[in-house]
Amino acid sequence: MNVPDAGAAGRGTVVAVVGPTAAGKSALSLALAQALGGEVVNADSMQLYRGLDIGTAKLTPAERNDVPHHLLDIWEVTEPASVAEYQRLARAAVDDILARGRVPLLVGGSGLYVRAVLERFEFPGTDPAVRGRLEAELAETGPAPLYARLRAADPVAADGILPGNGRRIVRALEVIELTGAPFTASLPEPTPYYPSVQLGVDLDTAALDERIALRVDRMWADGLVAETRELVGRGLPEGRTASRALGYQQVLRLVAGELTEAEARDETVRATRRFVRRQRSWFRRDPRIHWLDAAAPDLIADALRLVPAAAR
RNA sequence: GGCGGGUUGCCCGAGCGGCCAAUGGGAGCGGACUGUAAAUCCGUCGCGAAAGCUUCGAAGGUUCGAAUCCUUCACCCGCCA
Repeated sequence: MNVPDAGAAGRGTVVAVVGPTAAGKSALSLALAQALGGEVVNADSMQLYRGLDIGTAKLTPAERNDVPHHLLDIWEVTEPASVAEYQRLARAAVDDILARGRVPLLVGGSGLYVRAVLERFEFPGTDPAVRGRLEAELAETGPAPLYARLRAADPVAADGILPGNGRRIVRALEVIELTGAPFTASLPEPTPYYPSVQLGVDLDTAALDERIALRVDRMWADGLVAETRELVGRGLPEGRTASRALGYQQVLRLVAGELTEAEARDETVRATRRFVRRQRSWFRRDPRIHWLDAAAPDLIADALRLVPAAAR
């Protein structure tokens, strides 16, 4: 059941802090929360999971400095993630913060999740049976026959999806079957749901690469392997989404004997860098994001200057 | 000291006379992205805008033509001494 999106008028302003991983979103968000009387709403798909702590660089309760954080630890590692579910929860959290006269800070590097909150963005439903059937078929035959069917049923959607992308083809066919309506395969023109400012935090690539390497080393030193082993007992390997989290994915292979410890660590660094590129390519194309250099000495002041009076 | 195997583009690794600037994978770089999004997928990837130029350990040679055949040298790996 979708609540129809109303326009942004009349709602309070959301301050979003986005950007690639390890660039410094968390640190900036704490400073902003303290300066503005804000509360953080997590927009990181993996920090949503209970128990994924070290590998997601989740702030510990102590590190949160009394700034309230919402939507951390809401799912078990065995549960598959759902953007639609996240959208409902995040908007409820934002509305609640606004109702209390505080400033919502939407913080995270999951681009689709951020947009799902900030913009009018309606997700057609899903049905496990239909989905399961299509996925089984995909595993059986590969994407080509499914793609052919999509092209016949909805040529416009087919044009927007590459023939090899089984995941998106399945979803498109699912939506068509469920709703009888065409699938929108491209992102709509952004229409705000909340008035917002988006602050993009980034760092020069060489510096960011170095931070990633250091961060991964620290995760290892802090016990990522032990944390993962413990999560294995709670079903992490069966978790569709959580088992793919960077770091955990690699340690799982270490535990399975497929990688050595050194390989797992190196692979985590590499995979994280690749992830950074995908994050940048997502965020880069949104011209409304105000980019800030995480290394700038006046980062916080620069950020605050961009926050509209309505949110202060 | 003798015999055998090897040396290919950033890395791994195919090719074994022409169709080879050289299959494939990884890394790197760029891109897409509406319910798994830290996912999934696509492009590019010797130099050059192009004509073209320079590559397959090194140097010679055979051939119309070589990464592919021959010779010598260098280094690595096995077995026998």
